[in-house]
Amino acid sequence: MTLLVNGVGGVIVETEAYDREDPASHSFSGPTPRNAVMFGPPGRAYVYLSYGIHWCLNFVCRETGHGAGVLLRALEPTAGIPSMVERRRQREPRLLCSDPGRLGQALAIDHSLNGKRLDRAPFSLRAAAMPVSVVCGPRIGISKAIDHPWRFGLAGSRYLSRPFR
DNA sequence: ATTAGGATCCTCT
DNA sequence: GAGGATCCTAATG
Repeated sequence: MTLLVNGVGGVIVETEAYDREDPASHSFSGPTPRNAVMFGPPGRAYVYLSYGIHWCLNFVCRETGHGAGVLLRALEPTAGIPSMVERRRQREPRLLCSDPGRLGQALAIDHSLNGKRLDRAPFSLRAAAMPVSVVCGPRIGISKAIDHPWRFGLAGSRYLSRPFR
């Protein structure tokens, strides 16, 4: 899909899944103030601050109350590139949206978007015109459930945060 | 190509 | 009080 936030974004090329019975998931230990949105209705944004520095964007998935989400890890930038360059102070296309923190900065994600519907402004989502090939592998940067192959990438994309093996 | 350290702060125990 | 779904820079092999 193509994801835009206030007209800025691109093609989603990398994600990770997090589920309720998943020790690496924020929802693993049940609802808390931070993860409350994960337990709400699907189709909303779950935004959290990573390492005190980076705002990361997730899509809430599955049914209300389940506590699942998909972390957006990388986009191929296609829209609003000048805005991204300014926000990131970085012109190299591969360094604009390839990693969760970079993506958040390039799209100006912050806590004000937490809980917002993904089918309304400022979000815009458009499905790909044709089916695509997806590869999977272990998730990145976690210490539990490290063998679950729940990282997904667009096959052959040059905009992945890291290659798949 | 790989490693190490720092920045920075919220969340939950 | 500890630790994190990270990124950047600098130093080393």
